[in-house]
Amino acid sequence: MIRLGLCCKLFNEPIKFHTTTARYLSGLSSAERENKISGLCLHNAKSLLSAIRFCHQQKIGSFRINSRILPLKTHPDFGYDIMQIDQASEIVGFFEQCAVLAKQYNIRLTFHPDQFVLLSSPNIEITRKSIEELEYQAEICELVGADVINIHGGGAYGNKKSALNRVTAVLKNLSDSVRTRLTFENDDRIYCPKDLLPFCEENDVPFVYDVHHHRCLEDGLFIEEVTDRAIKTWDREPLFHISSPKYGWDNGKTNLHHDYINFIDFPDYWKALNITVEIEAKAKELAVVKMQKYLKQYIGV
DNA sequence: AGCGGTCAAGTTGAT
DNA sequence: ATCAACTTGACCGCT
Repeated sequence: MIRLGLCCKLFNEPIKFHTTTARYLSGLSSAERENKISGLCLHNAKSLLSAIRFCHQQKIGSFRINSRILPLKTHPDFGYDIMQIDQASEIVGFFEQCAVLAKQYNIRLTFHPDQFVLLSSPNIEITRKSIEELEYQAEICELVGADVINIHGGGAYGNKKSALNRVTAVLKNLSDSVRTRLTFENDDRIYCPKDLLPFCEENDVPFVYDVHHHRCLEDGLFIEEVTDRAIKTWDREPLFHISSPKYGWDNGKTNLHHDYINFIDFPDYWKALNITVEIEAKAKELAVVKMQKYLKQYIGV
């Protein structure tokens, strides 16, 4: 059984997540600021509940939560504690409803921190801020029952091996809440499966296999081989990613994502597995539904 | 309602 | 030197 995942937002459905900027907040009074943030967080918590209901209706088995669900939560000037917000109890209440519904409907929830969150940097300040961001996302994971916080290897800094050694050292300092959810994904420019699989195997961290990135950054390993080894790094349902190139495979920029998934890009080898596959496509739920229909010929998705 | 300028953050490679 | 790309363009303020 394959569980397909929707990423962050919806294309056609009137379910929106709102955000703001530090620049805008800087022009507000302290009271206005708190009011603005509180309203956004409450709206986003409600939207997440709506998104979970929508996924259930559409038989979509997984939803990735946008990192900005609590806007500017870890910003150095405008960051805040969720419990200090005006409508904290309401917001937390909605998150707890999300947890109940997601469990009842068997919808897996995940996070994917953005490119600024990396544990390989030689700059300890960057590492510190990254950990802070991971802790924030883990806090919401606890509330809503999400089980994955997935990041990339980050930069190479001239030596991928020593960069990954820095990550290994950082792993020991993470809270259980982060450590039990943290996963690493191969990217399309620096860290291929051949780099990350040994790291994940040695450090007991699940490996998120993005087959599109693997096709953009080949390393000599076959899809079947990487798939098997990736699955072994998981103590729960493995998580994979798929997307298709916007302009095809022979037209320059293969890393740009298409509106939909080209069916031939979905590995045959995956079709008999019990895995979650997050659909990274611009048309969002439309792409997930389309893929569902395609896979139904093979298996009961 | 529509549009242009703007937005916290790191790193890399293309131009 | 600048910029786009990355998991996601959205938001504000002006016309």
